[in-house]
Amino acid sequence: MDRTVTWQAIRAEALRRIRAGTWPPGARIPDEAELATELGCARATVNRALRDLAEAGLLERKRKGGTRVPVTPVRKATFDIAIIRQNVEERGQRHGYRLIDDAPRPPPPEVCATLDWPAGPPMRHVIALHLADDRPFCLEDRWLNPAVAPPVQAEFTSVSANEWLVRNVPYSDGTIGFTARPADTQAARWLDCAEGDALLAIERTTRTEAAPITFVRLTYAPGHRVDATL
Amino acid sequence: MDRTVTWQAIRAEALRRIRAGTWPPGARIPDEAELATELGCARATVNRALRDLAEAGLLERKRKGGTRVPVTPVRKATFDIAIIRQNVEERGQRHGYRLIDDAPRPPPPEVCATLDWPAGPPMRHVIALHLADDRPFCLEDRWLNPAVAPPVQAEFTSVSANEWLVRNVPYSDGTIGFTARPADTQAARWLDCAEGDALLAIERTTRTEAAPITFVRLTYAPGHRVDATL
DNA sequence: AAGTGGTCTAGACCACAAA
DNA sequence: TTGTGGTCTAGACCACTTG
Repeated sequence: MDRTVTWQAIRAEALRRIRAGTWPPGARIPDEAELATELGCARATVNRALRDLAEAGLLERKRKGGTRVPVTPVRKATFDIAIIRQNVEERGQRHGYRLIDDAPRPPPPEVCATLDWPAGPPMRHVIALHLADDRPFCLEDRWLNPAVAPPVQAEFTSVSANEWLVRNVPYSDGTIGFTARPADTQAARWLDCAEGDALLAIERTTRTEAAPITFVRLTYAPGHRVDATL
Repeated sequence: MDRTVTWQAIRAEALRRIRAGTWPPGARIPDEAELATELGCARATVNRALRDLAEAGLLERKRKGGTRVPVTPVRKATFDIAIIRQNVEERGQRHGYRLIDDAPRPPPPEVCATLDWPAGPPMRHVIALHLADDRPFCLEDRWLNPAVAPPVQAEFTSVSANEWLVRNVPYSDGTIGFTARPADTQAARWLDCAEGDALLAIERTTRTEAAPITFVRLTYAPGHRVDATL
């Protein structure tokens, strides 16, 4: 009376063989049908397990080419993108928020280029500070398509643009990247550090098919760390 | 003559309904069996589609509780972790490598704590520079368990510790995090920048079940950007 | 031309969590 | 207790790629 074999068990066994060198780097491993027979389960179960390992970068699969252990694996790491208030509260701190500036301005060239926004017309430029237990946490510097978030509907005085967008224009596509930047005058002032201090910044671009939504740079207070999982 | 309905098509349709507000934030969506009937496919196909959206953070699923559109979705972003040489070559540049230092030293307390390494015995401390088209790209500052990579077997003079580990101790577990740091004297010297310049750093811890393998800080030259995808 | 992974189906049973 | 997602199975056909 065999217990059912789960795909997680198959994945664990495959991972064990990879780590043990039973399936060395560069080698082709048995095909799904063969493994299914050997391990006593359906091919679909093997497929699920190997597909999962392939998504993590631990295997490479190609039709007809079979499944191989990559010589130089490219692992995937993931991190969560929540609203800032959630980030703060997850740390067990109280989230505070303060709107610093909100005005229409023509965006700088690099923002225009990133968002496919013409050089002339203004966007809505919003600057706000997020606090954790009354200490500066993160400076939000955002350029918004005014058609998406008109000032009348979205004030950003008590709810941040970050949160307003997630609730009202959710599930859009975009890009995200990490950089380190020296604190400029404004960042130094609001994040309570010296000009030139090394700050971690996350830049996001968000858009729908038709139109750009927003470009935002989140500059974190000194020492901030963003963790990812493998 | 119905064409077969693919799980990608189901996912696209579900995403459309989420974005269109057909399934508004907070709402519970029809169960799998119902959707399968409505969309003309097997329940397994619906399951695959909705599971995929749930992994991306666009749906929340619970047994008996059904599937819901989260009010404040926590999206997942992923980025690739390749060896540094690959990173450089992907940018169309030539990778260069230079070993700066390699000596046994007792690690500083924070490294001991991260790796569960006792305070007394030395680890192998390796410092190396990676170049892109002969310009500084990234400084590798690494603490290694000497039992895992003994100097006799792994010289690191022409192959970086980064690459040696991926090839010889692959597929291990660990943590990874981003920070911004001011350039110290050493970083400034090798990365060709001024002391105090803001530099992006990636810190990784790697271990097997039994023993720590390595702690490494990769400090990138000024302006470096790490991109992730949603 | 043929081998291998990708996926769909229909049915079944199970595990978890809500009522 | 019961509804819902999680998963397994056996069989089938298809799509991509390599030989």
